[in-house]
Amino acid sequence: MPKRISLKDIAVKVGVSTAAVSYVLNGLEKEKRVGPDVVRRVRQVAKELNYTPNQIARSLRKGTTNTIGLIVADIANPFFGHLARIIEDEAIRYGYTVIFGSSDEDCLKSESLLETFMDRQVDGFIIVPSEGCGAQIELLTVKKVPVVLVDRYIRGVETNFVMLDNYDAVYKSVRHLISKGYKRVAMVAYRSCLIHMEERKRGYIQAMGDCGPGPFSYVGELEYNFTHEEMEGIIRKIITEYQADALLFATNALSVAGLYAIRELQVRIPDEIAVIGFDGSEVFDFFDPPLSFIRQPLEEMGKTSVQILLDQIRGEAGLKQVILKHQLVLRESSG
Amino acid sequence: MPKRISLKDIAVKVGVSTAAVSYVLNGLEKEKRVGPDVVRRVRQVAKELNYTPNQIARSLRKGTTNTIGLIVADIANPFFGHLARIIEDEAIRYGYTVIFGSSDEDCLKSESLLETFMDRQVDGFIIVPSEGCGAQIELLTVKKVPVVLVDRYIRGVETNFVMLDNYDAVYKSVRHLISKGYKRVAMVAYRSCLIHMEERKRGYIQAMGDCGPGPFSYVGELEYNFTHEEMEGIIRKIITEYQADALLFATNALSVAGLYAIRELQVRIPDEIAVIGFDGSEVFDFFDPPLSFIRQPLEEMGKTSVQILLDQIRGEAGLKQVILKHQLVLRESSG
DNA sequence: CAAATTAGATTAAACGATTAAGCATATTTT
DNA sequence: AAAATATGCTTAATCGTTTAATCTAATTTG
Repeated sequence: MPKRISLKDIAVKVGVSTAAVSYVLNGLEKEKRVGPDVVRRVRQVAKELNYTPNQIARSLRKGTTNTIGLIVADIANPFFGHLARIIEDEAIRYGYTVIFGSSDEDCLKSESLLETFMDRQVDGFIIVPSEGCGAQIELLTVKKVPVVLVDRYIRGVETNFVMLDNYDAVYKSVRHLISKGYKRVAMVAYRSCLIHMEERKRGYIQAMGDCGPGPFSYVGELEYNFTHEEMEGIIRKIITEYQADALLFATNALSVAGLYAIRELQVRIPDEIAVIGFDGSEVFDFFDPPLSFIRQPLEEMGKTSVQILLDQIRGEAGLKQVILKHQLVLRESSG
Repeated sequence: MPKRISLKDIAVKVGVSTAAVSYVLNGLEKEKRVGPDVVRRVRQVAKELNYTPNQIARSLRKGTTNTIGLIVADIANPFFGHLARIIEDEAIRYGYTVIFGSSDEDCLKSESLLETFMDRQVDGFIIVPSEGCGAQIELLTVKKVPVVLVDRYIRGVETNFVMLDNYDAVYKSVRHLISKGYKRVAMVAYRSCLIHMEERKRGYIQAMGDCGPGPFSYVGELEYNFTHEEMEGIIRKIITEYQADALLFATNALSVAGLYAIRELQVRIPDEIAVIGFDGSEVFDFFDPPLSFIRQPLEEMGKTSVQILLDQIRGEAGLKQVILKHQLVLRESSG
């Protein structure tokens, strides 16, 4: 295994100290007064030997790794995959590398990932927080580790975050359905106390109260690891028992599973029930009929979270809490 | 910013050298003869101070980082996202962390990622190689850096790899269509010399030759960054000009875009044209009609590639080249 | 011309771990 | 009792950088 070229190799070949080499390669030749001749030769030899610095050594010395830890719920979920991609690109633009992990909405996994990443001295975190991980996040902020939460934040924990106007998004979507003449709008959501989910439910309840023609409202709730049968049970209940004429799903995954159940029950969209989903996907264009959905500005969400994180890493003080606007994309499924 | 606890802190508190502490915490107390009393106190203080080793320092000293570099085409693509997730889980099981990057099938980006990861001293790579990056991969193997290619390999470069039986998968799928009575089967693929794509095309051509009722065959080819218009042009050509009665897509992304075009042209599946896609997705279940597709054993692919990589990292010598079997999942779209 | 400044380098400590080698003291062996 | 071995630790080098502190010789200044 041919050894990597080190600063010392260059120093020896040029006949100077490693300090001089380091100065030159870090562009400090003026400030540190390295002679033009040495500068030239160092540069040349470095290129000849194809030198690139050992980032591990540099990290140890400087105490910074140029690495950010990304924790999402599941990288296989296209929503998070896409978000990860945007974050990756933005991070690379600034010379950062991303190490990632999936928490599965599981507080213990999330903690384990945090510890692993901390031991690897990441410079900061972008986290999609799971339920009950408030203490972990709090601990990070106490340790002054730069953190940005994305997609959701944790009540009572003062952190930077970037998220959607969830309440408003759902409120307006329900209002839209009602304005279209639908009267019994139901919702399917996760049984979760995470802020994004609660805000979505709150938006629904409020809209039904403000604009609904009657006192109807129903939110079917599922666990994160719900089964097809459970979803089918809820859909069946919504349609037959509650006789809903419109339905709003609280996430992408719920939309997918819910539509599957609706299809199995042979209920026609939007004639028998109108549907609006959360989070778009080009794939939804192929549903018959195409699905109306609430679009999140993913690009902005990812870029903003990286920007805020880098600002924090550079030492900026104040909290930054950003709420982004949704966009309601109307297709045939909502009549 | 409260400083991290180091070995030295423990050493000072217990009143011994850092060497002793290191031995204890690495379980070498027997071998290195550390007294039971010191062992006890070191353990206790370590727990008290909540010590975890600085992996950067350890990496520098040991020359290994317990990190693997993962390069996929695009983490936002569910196929790669899912693969990444499997690799992540398997890596974590063995104490490894994953840093990832997306190449966009672009050789230059891929090279830049490789260099970045090399500078970070990853212990090995799992790579979905792009076109024309043979030299890069070759260079890695020359440097004895452990590498496993996945999804595709590079002709002429002797590496470990894990991939699908692409030829066989397409051959059997086409044969299936023909046995169902379809006569003019067409294919849509990428214009790529990458082995997986070529094998898929070869399987198609061969099957049409062996089993086809006539001398017909047509492969429509697109660039990776194809537009909707280009796809529509090809679909239109296949249907009107070549009057195909069945169609096979070579990847997931092509299936999605192709089905979109078919829908826009108001061609009925499978009455006017039968369709088989590549790579499943639960989402395809919702297509009307549900899509038949060639399923890749993603789980096995991810796990195997990690296993092989770790074997290589541990110093195993021989080349490992694994070809996994596909599964043809039949739904309504293929008649 | 002596003193002060500047230019152009070097030295060596530091980051936080690992680990080969060494050094007392105590115990066992011949 | 001398030699050999065991026990329980410490010392110090090392990994590859960065960077504060020095040091020497040349140049400028008064």
